[in-house]
Amino acid sequence: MLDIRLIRAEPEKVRAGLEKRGENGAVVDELLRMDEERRARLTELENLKAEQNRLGPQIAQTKKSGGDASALLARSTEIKAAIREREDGVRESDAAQETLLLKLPNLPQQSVQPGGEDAAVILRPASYEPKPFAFEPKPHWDICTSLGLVDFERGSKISGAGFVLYTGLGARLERALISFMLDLHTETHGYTELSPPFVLSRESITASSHIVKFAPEMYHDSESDLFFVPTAEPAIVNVHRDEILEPGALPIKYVAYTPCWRREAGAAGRDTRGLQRIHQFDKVELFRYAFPETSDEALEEMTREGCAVLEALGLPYRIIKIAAGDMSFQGAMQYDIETWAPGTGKWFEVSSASNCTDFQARRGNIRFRREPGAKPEFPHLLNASGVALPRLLATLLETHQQEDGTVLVPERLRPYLGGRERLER
RNA sequence: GGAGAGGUGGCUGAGUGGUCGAAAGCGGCCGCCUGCUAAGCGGUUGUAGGAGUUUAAAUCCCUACCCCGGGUUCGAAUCCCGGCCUCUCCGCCA
Repeated sequence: MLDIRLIRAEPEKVRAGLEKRGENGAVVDELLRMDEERRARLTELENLKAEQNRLGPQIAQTKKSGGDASALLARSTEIKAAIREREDGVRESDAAQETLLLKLPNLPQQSVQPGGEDAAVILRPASYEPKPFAFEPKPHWDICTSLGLVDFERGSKISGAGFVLYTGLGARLERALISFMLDLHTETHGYTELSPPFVLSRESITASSHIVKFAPEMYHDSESDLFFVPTAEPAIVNVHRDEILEPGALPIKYVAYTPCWRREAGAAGRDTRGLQRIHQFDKVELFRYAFPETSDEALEEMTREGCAVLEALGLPYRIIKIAAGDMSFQGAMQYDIETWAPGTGKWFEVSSASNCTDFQARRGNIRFRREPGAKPEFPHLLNASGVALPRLLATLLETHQQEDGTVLVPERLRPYLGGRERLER
């Protein structure tokens, strides 16, 4: 959520930021107008309350000393009615403003280029160029089937299209990758591991602002009004909701594995072959609560930490700097990491790293103190996949497949697969 | 799922209709004292919104907040209703 005071103080800056994302900047004027009216109403109401508060002790004293309080009581009754009336007005103003503010995405940072998907900038590290194959590499769905790693048909039988059943070594490979990544991030990158609930309350999903744009994507249990996590991010945002973090607490680094459920409402039929886009997938998520002044660095680090997974597994990747109009709702700056799937012949997005600045912190009322007694400030919240699994598993199989149909296991992963050097039937 | 108890400031914990933003203690901060990893003494100590002042900040002023939301009342931490959460017992269960 954007700060109404920022909008008040620097409307042009906000307007420019929104327009950079391709949003209509005119909302700024509407907000300013609404805000002015809201404050006028609020002041009027508060003045009435002040008078009523002054009347209270007078009435008590008059009554105690046996005097006639009827005039005071009459006035107080009058004020009571006036307060009731104006309270509705203020409530209305508050709600209208909040509704509008909730719909506004975060402002892009200075360094983010304007434009949409076409304006993405590709940063390609030379040492991780895709390697040529001496034979025709197979797509992962063929490898999965021939090695018995994934049973696509039975997955659909159990839960419908877009759900998969990992079997045997496939299930173990999934588990191995999760463990490997969690260990890497906790032991090498200094993250604290969390295992949060996989369903979230409406309150939580609102604080993380996923409710706004993500709602149609989320599976939802209407009986208990709980949402299946679409990513661990909203769960971790809410860990410190409504808290003031004490001096020394920052930076906080959390890593969590969760399954992720997405209806993929708008994307049915697109890139659905194999493991590219499924309704339930596993993901290891990196998350940081950072000092505002160092959050840019933190984003760079987190992106590198995502890449470290791919490097350790010998997978080619590239980093995409996302343009303003293509960023996630809460992001102010975003990198995507893509890894090459030689069999499918495509780059797969396996990570998205965002600096959400103070956008989520404000919404979730998460603050920190620099020094004991210092004024609370909003930390910057960042998230990065580290990384998403089914696509990782897919590119791993496609990249390390051999001409004989087996798949070579990267050395770093072998301890997690009982020492296996090779996946074979 | 059934029965009971309870949710007060960073923590412990008093407070059952007005003088309560809330006693007391602990902790924190500031100062004094003291030569010893301490104790003592004094003071201070929440958050948010708004108005106004100001170059700006601080101070000052108003409002709100004693789990959340309604209600009763001239007036609610205190009474009533609903919700959420915690604890205990029973039931059920991985």
